[in-house]
Order: sequence, then C-alpha cells, then structure tokens
Amino acid sequence: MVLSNYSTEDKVLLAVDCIIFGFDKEELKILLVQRDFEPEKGKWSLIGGFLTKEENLDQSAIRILHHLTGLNNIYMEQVYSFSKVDRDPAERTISVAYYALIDIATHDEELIKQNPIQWFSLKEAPKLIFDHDMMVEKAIARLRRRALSKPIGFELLPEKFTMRQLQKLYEAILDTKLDKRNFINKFNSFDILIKLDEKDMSSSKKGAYLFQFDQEKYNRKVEDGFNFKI
Amino acid sequence: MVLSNYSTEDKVLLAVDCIIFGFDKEELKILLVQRDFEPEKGKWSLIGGFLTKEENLDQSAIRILHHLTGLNNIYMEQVYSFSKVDRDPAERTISVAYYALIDIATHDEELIKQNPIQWFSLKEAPKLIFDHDMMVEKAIARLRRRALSKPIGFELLPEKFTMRQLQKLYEAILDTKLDKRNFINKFNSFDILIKLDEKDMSSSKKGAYLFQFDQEKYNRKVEDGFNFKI
DNA sequence: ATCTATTAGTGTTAAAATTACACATATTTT
DNA sequence: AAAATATGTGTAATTTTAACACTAATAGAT
Repeated sequence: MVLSNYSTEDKVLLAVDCIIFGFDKEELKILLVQRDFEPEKGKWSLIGGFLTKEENLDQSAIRILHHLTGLNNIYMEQVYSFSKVDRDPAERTISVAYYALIDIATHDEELIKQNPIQWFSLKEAPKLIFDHDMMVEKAIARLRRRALSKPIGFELLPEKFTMRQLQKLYEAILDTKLDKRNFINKFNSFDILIKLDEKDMSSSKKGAYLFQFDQEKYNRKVEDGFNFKI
Repeated sequence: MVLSNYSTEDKVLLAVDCIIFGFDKEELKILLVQRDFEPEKGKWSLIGGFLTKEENLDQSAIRILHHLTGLNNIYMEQVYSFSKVDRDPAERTISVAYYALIDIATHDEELIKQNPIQWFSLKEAPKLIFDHDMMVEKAIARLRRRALSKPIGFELLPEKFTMRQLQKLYEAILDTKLDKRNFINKFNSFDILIKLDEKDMSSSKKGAYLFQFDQEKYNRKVEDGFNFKI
C-alpha cells in the first residue's frame, strides 16, 4: 500500500490579517495597529495573528479580531491569500486576508484604548508594513463588488439611519458621487427599508426621517443578490 | 527590544488544489485524478500538491498543473482557501484552490495518459475526496461571475470558433439557455471579435463562419470589464 | 419679525439597454 | 424534388437608467 508521505513537505506559518472597515456617518475608515515588535516595530499594520492547529481560518479571524479589539459578532469575509516568498522578512509566512465591517459609533466604547489601535480615514491611512497595502486594496475592491451585488449597510450603519447616511456610505464605498433622487428611487425599489416616524435632528434644522432595515427582506436580498448599477 | 516570537506558532502544510475547467465545443468539463495513495486511495480528486518554501502560491499552482498534465501557459486564478481542521485526515492541511481554463481540443495530446487523469462532464463528475466538491462549487461560482464581468473564451476555445460555440460556452458556464440573436447582438457590441472568411463545415451543411478574438481589444475588455446581463 | 442659510424631500422625461420574437438561406441526404 | 438541419439576420415593446430643479422646514442672525 502506498502511503502519502506528507512528512517531507515544507510547513509554513499561516497568518490571518484583518482589514477592518468602519463607517462614522461620513467616511470609510480602517482600523490599524502600531506594531510593538520587530520586524517593522513602530510601523502601522493590519490587525493580525496566526492560525492555530485547533481552528479554521474563519474562526481564527474572529478570534484575532476579538483579541485585539474586544469586538464580537462582526461580519467577516475571506478575501485572498498572499504568499510572496519574502513578504515577511522574519520567516516564511502566508497570510490570508479577511475583511470586517463595523459601525464605528456603535462599537466605539468596546474599542478599548489599551491597544495601540486607531481608526484612519481610508484616504489618509499611513503606509503599511509588508504587503498590507495590497491587502487593503484587494479588500476595497471586494467590498465595492459586494456593495454592487448585495445590500450593504446593516453591518456598517447604526440600527437607525437616514437616507443621506446610507447614500454617503455607498458613495464612500464606491468612491463616487450619486444623485440623491436616483439613489433613493433605486434603493426603495429593493424594498428592504422601513421608514420610521422618528427624525434625526442632528444634521439639519428640518430633521431627516430615520430608517431601519427590514431584517428578513434584507437577508433575502443578501441571498438573492441584486444589480446596483452606478 | 521586543522581538517577534514566531517560533512558538503552529506551522501547517499548505496545499494547492486545481479546478481545471475545459471546454470541448459542447460541455464544460473538469479534469480529475485518481488518487494512488492513502488516504482515500482510488478515489477521484482534484489535481493538487504542496507549496514549497521557494515559491509563492501562483507559482505553486502553475508547477503543480504542469507536473501532472504537462500543460504550460495556462490561465489560473486563486479562488479561496479551505481550512476545516480535519479536512485532510492525514495531517492538518490548509488548501488554496485555483481554477484553470483550458481548451480541451488544443491540449488533448499534451495530456499524457501516463497519469490517471480524466475529463469529466461537470454534471457527471464523481464525488470527490475531502472538501473538493466544495472547491469545485466555489470555482464554478467564480467562473460564472467572471464570465459576466469580463470576456471569457480566449482560454477555453480554439483559436477559431463559431458564434454557436461561443454561445454554448456561455450557456455551459451560466447553466442557462440564451437567445441566439440577443447573444450575438450583445457580444458584437463588445467589439472584440474578428469575423473570418472561413467557415466551419463540421456542424452543418450550410457551414458557420469562424471568428477570432481581437487579442488587443479582448485584453482591453478584460482590464475594463463589462456587464453581461443574462 | 424678517431674512438667510441649510439640509430634506420629491417626479418627470429622455435615453439607453434589454427582451421577445419568426422566417429565409444554404446545403446535404433521401 | 422534397425533407431535414443548422445558420443568419432585425425590429418593436418594455424596462432600466440617467439627467435634472424646485419647494419645505426650521434655526439662527439681523
């Protein structure tokens, strides 16, 4: 009987790096950490860690995110695996990138300041270590594609939000200006919003109606997908 | 100075498994190999191998594909990384799936029969080992998305092909019937085909005009993308 | 009290894209 | 000569997308 001889194969470290996207009513941001160990100590980096023997990649991403931020129940999705031979000069490491989506306002308090982590506007983020800038780029592309093919917002907006906030989220993700009326018409055609009687008074004298997602219809649209053409 | 202490982290085997799609004028197929070692000896499997220390994942996928099929210069794309803890009962192994596209007719002779490899129609493929069926599923979804957002065909069709063959390719990938006239109108609007004076006489008495891709325009469309709405 | 400034909210029309749909042509076989 | 088979071609109806401008509400300034 021929047995597999896995024992002669090279083993590698498998890292998980998280591109954590947040939205704060205006801007799309990412959460970065200042590295406190060599190599590249003091430089900004994605939040990351290593896969352990007892967990799969999804679990690892959840654990790493939780460990460095205290956050739980966060939407995450695998993006791509990065494997350039010398991407980490310390040791051969392959890294699997995950992106996460969170509403900054809702989770601000949980983000304990004990860790040297900080939100950066996407456009003003510092240069990152290794190939982390490539990871961010790929994650943005993925996020963008997602926003065009499925509803997005549940993870990035507070429970109640105005139409303008929703539009600004889409504008931030797609990096483009959208027409107010066309956006509303389009989004309403998806039939996943519930208009509330409350108004948000923080942004104007007139006040703006608040909306919620209809969870069930939202989920159905996530399943079925749609075509949001900008 | 705090040094990273990578040495305590778990290392794992990193496999690369290839979903090799082929097209033979009628059907979409995948190339499978019969495993000749334990575990799961004798069962059908994707073509795979292990990442080595000297190569990145893309290179590894190319090497593995070449080693088992003799094929060179094949379009490949990373799909997803699979990491269930016990996915390979022999040893903890994470696998990165790649899909490849090849034109069966052009490459048939290169596919040396020394290896126990065989084409299967997608619909009639046997159950595969481990999580390989999931990999195939994910690769099909990716291929489908690709076909809707960029031209496809250069990799899967012979140099010269008929409109009907191109349509059949799209129908196979999208798993749906398309209207002949609408398909032609749509595809012509992309302006990436060159109509030749030659006819293919193999499929009808009347003969069907052969087409070629305009390589330059095709590549530009791959870059820019399009929206093929079925 | 009036004016000003600011953001919210709302519909229509033109243009473009998509869909549905049917018959004549060329040729080989019978 | 007729039958069979796959090719090749265009238009009209429908749907979707894109462009576009004014009124409403209200707080703050004068």
